[in-house]
Amino acid sequence: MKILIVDDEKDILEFLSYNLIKEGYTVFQELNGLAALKTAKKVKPDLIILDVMMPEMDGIITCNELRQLPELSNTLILFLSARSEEYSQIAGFDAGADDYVLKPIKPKLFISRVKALLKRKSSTKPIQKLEIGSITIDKSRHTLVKSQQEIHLAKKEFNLLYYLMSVPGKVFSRDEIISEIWQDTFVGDRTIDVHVRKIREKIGPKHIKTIKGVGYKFDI
Amino acid sequence: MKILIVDDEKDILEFLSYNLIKEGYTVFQELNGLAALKTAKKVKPDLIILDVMMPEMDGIITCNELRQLPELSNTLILFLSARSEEYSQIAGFDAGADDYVLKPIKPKLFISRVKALLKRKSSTKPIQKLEIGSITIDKSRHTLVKSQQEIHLAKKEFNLLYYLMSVPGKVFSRDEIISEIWQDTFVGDRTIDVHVRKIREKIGPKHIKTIKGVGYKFDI
DNA sequence: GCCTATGTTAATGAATTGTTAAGTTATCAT
DNA sequence: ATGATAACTTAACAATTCATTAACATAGGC
Repeated sequence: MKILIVDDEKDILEFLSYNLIKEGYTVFQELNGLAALKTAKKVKPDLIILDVMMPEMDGIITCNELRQLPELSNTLILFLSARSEEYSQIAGFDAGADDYVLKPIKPKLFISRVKALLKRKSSTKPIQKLEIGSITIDKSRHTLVKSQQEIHLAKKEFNLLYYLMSVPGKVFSRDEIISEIWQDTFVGDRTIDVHVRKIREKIGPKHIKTIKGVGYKFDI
Repeated sequence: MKILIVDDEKDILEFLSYNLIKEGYTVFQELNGLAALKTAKKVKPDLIILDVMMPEMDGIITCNELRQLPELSNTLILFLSARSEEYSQIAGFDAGADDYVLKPIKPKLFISRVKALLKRKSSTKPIQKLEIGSITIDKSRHTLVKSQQEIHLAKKEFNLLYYLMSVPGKVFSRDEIISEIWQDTFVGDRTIDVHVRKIREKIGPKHIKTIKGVGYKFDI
């Protein structure tokens, strides 16, 4: 479990890190929102702990930015704030926070909150890993493994294959696929085919089957 | 209708079983999540009733695991929880629950909830899979299996056969067939015959019978 | 045996999907 | 910022599969 802590006060960074590392978490630190964004993109932490009060880019703005990143859809955000900053309670949850801890921080309470958050995450979010035949696809890691070989898929390719694999054997119509992968942006007729072609190129031609006039399906 | 009840308290198992059996359901019982998974795989129940609070593998985790099993995609899940466990309301639906009942359980209310759930299931999910004799046809997968052998049918052939198989033994007139498969596009006299011929070529000649002057029917 | 309904076959062309390359946009490291 | 690289989309064209038709053959009821 990876945790990123963002606070402009080094003391607090150290204090929290010490307690979290003791619990076995992998901890990353950043002193400001901008650096936090970069690091978050890179390491994809399970939890980000954000101080509300920071110079320049405060916690709430940072949180908003973080929530824009699709690769962090699985990441929890916990706010730290001084007891006085009342309004941030509301603003924080508005910005997409998952929990809230008030300073001064009591280590035991804090750790139990973190644990509860992460536990809730692992139990409420479905396991995003599908193993079908020799192929394993893992959404949280964005990896595709076929017979011990890791294969790189671009984002659209990955999402498309994951969608088809989510119900192996089921035929997905082109309309279903478009509304899932492209939501409401309109794309040309051949776009799906091109992506399918690229996936077939990478995982072999026999897994994605075309049912003419009906759609595509994933089979072992 | 098969129902699997999972609760670590034997009293509740007995109590619920008694009431459900009285209504004519076939009931299976398990005392913990792991056993429930096994049983669910085996019996493929229509409904699983899960207690949220259970030692080791709680209802929510069990639910998550159950939702990974493709063979249970058609199974409903109903949670039981004590009134106090507030957060599970949210977590439960997140995990893929279909309904929620609070303890203490009132038999009449409970039975009516179960009935409503199962009714909703049978009315909203049309059965897309027909098994007749050695032949299985599955609309969502667009597959036809005859004695373990998958046979490819083109769209029109598939729709025609599916239509005939929807009521085995019933004779469908040519008019009925045309209005079902071709809606309001007009086609020539021999079109149906050609499709029937192709289907017979693929599944053997004896399943689709011609009733001269009346129509066609599917028989084992 | 005749007449009509149905079966068979192969050819046509329409519809759908596959392929490729090129243009555009996004992303990343320097 | 800048250029390099990868990702995404599009459009034109090729290939494939399907559906339909028409012409002729066969069968069943009267």
